[in-house]
Formats: sequence, C-alpha cells, structure tokens
Amino acid sequence: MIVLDYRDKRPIYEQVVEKLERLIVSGALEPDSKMPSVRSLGMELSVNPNTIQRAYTQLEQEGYLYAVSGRGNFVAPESEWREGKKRKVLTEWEEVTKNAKEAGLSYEELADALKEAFGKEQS
Amino acid sequence: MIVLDYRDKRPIYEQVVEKLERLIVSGALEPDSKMPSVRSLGMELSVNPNTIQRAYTQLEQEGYLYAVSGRGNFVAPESEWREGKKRKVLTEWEEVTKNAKEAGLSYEELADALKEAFGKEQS
Amino acid sequence: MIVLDYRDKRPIYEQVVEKLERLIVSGALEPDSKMPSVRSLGMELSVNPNTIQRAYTQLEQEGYLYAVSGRGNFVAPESEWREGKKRKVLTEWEEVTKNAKEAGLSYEELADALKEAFGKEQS
Amino acid sequence: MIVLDYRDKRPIYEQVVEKLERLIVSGALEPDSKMPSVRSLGMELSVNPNTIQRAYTQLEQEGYLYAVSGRGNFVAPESEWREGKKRKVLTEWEEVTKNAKEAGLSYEELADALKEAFGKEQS
DNA sequence: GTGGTCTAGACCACG
DNA sequence: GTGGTCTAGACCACC
Repeated sequence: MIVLDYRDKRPIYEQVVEKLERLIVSGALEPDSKMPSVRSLGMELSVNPNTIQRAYTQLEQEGYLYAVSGRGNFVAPESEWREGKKRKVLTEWEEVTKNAKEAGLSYEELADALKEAFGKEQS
Repeated sequence: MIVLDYRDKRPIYEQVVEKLERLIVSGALEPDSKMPSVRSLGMELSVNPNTIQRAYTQLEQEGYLYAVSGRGNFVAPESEWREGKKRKVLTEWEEVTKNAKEAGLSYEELADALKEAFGKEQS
Repeated sequence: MIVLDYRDKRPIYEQVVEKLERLIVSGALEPDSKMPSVRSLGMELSVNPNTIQRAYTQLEQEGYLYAVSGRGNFVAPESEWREGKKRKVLTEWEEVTKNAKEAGLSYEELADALKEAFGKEQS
Repeated sequence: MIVLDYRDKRPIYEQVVEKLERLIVSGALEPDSKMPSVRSLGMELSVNPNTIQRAYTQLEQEGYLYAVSGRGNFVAPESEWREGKKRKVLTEWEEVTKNAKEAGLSYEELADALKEAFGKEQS
C-alpha cells in the first residue's frame, strides 16, 4: 500500500500523510471506505502505531479522513476536501511560478512545459 | 535588509539563505558587491554570527557568494548561478504542476493563471 | 577507528572527512552499516560532537553517508558515490601528473612508478 | 608577470609562492637573475610588501631563491632545487596514484591517461 | 538516544 | 576587522 523512504529527510508521519493523501486524491481509496487500523498499518510498515495515529490525526484535520469512535477511520467524501485541495495546490503553483519568473524563465518556456505536462501538442 | 519569521518552522540559517538567494537572483544585490559581515548581519537580525556564517557557507557552495578571507563575502557573478538556478526552479515547477494536475486543476485554469502571472491579457 | 594528527594544519572536521571517506571508499565500512553517533565518535576522538556533526554533514552532501533522523548516520550504497569519486580522483591525478612532467620527470620514470604501484613487473 | 585570484581559498602569499615557483621551475626566470623588490612587486600586484616578503622567505627556505643583503633576491641555480623538487612531486604523485587505485581506477586507465599526458600514441 | 539547530564565547590566520 | 574553526552547553523533533 505504501513504501517508506527512510532516507527522506521528512519525518515518517509526514511521509505517511503525503502518501495517503495522494491515494485519496487520486481516488485509489474510495470515499467512506475504511482505513486500516493504526495498529495494522503500523505493523505493515514496521513503524510505531503512534506514528500512524499522528498521520491519521493530521489527515483528519485536513479533511481527508473522519474518525468514528470505536469503529475506526474512514475516507471523507470528495466534497470535503476537493475545493480546499485545489485552492492549496493552486496557491503553491502560483508561488513557484513567481519564482520561476524571477529566475529568468520566460512565459514561452513555461507555456511549453505546461503543454507538455498535459500531453498537449507543442505549438 | 531581511526580516526573519519566527513562526516559520524552518531553521534560521535556511531562512537567511532563502531570502538572500532571492535578493541576489532578483538583482537587488549586484554581482561583486560586498555582503554585510557575519558579525554585523548577525547583530542586525539578533542572531548569532555562527548562524549567519552557516548561511553564507551554504550560499557559497551553491555558487551565489564567494568569500575572500579577511576581506568579506561578495556576490558571485551571475554567470556562476544563473543556469543552475533556472534548471532547479524549472524542475520544481514541473513537480508542482504535476501535483496541480493530479488535484484536478485543468489545463485552462493553469494556462490562465500563467498568463496572469506574466501580466498577459486573458484570451 | 580514526587517529587525528594535531600537527596537521587542516581543520579537524576536514581530517575526519578525509579519513572516513578513505574507510568508505576502501570498503572497510560497508554500505548501509551504521556509523558511530556524533556523540560517541566525538568522545572517542576527544572532540566536540558539533565538529563530528559537521564532518558527517559534509560526507552526506558528497554522497558518502545518509542520515536517518533519530536513528543515526549510515554508509550510502556504493552506486551513490563510486562514479563521482573516480572522476574526482582522476582529475586530481591528471593535474599532479602535469606538475610532475613540468618538474622534469620523464614518461619512463612515471610509467615505472605506475607499474610498481600496481605490483606489476618492471619491463 | 603574475595574476592573483582573489577567489582562491589559499592565502595570497601562498599563491605568489606557487606562481613564482612555477616560473622558476619552467625556466621563465633564469638562474642568478634578480627578482623584483618586495616593494615593486607589491605595488604591481596591489598587495602589501609584507605579503611578498613572506613569499620570498618561503621560496628561500625551499631553495628557489637566495637573498643578498642590501642587493635583493635572486633566482637560485637549478642544481639547488631540481632534485628536491623532483622528489617532492614524485612523492605526491605516488600518493595520488595510490588514491586512484583505491578508488577503483585500473592500471590500464591510468597508463592510458599517462600516455595522453605525454602526448604518446595510445596502444 | 539520535540528529539537528542555536548561542555565547573564544582563538587563529590573513591582510 | 574579516572569515573560519572549535568548544561547551543547551533545546528540539523524532521514534
């Protein structure tokens, strides 16, 4: 389900958050489906359950999961996070684009790269 | 010259590196101009000179500064870092663009945002 | 593990870097094996842990080590540094060979020395 | 006569030593010819005469110059330094060759590089 | 316990 | 005065 990279500088729980978020956003984990328990996922990744709990808590705060007392954690419906995610990622994209502009990249270079990213033909 | 953000979780020296890199890349600090001494900038930011030293050292490794022992640190000529910076920032831009695409942003949305960033008229 | 030479004019951290690099390149320290902690190696060499930290950081930047926060520093797999090291050392070798030629050493003298270094029979 | 590189990490006097040594070894400065005075060379390089004096002193210790009180510094005859220089450079060459071998460079690679350095045809 | 960061204070070579 | 190095001691996040 997830592969951890121990050489990554980020803390483990953050990697778990990122990977799970990816799986949810991409639709690989369906809304309202049950997440593995912190204990089982901890076993699977050879990681302390506390670490998984921390990841789940953060995902809950960001609206990707909801917890049902005594039943476990579940994937939140898309409506909960879709717009927030888009806004967040767009803000970041604008920031990076600003940097790219400052570093001397031209509009044409970025427009081309954008087409390529979306598999459009080059003009 | 620089304002530190103490709420930022990144280490101080990294913030300093980032801000100075910005100033250099944007041209606010001219090539071969002298940087403030580690002691004076440390005073100004209420930070230990060693911390500034660390920032300067990293900037030197990345090609933005050069040190003349006993004389001070100086901004490196643009040719030293321009290409490397462009490549680095483009790689990051492509990564973020990929994320944006995965999060459901359309080609048109990003193309519009790109035009806006460069002050082009919307189509 | 390491012996420091206090008559050496180079900084301590650089000596540590050089000795450890030797140990790694020669295979005495195996890939993915754990390095001593900055504190323990500092004790052993009667040197401040910060100094060891600095050496480890540089070795990490050069691709010889990788750090796992909270777990320790580990020797990087050979593929990470082998090629870079060969290129670096060859460049240095060519430089020194050029000097030797300028100083009046003949091709024959160096060819003989080369055979000796590799344990070949003299022609 | 000499061009200094202010971005070089080595101290100025050491650069001066190295450049003058090169000029002497290569024969550009003839034995028993008079060196420029510390003051004039200092002027020429925009450097403190003390710095030049330091370089001259070191060159004298290494046998490349001899001082005549009140007359100035002169290039020593080749016999004074030729053998010492060869020995020194050969020792360094053997050291670097050992490193190259340890780093995984083969005898054939180095033999080829050696031929190239001396303009020999490859086998 | 581990790496990572930071401070305060000190010493040195260099020019 | 400048960069560079080093020490001693401290705090933090992570696991």
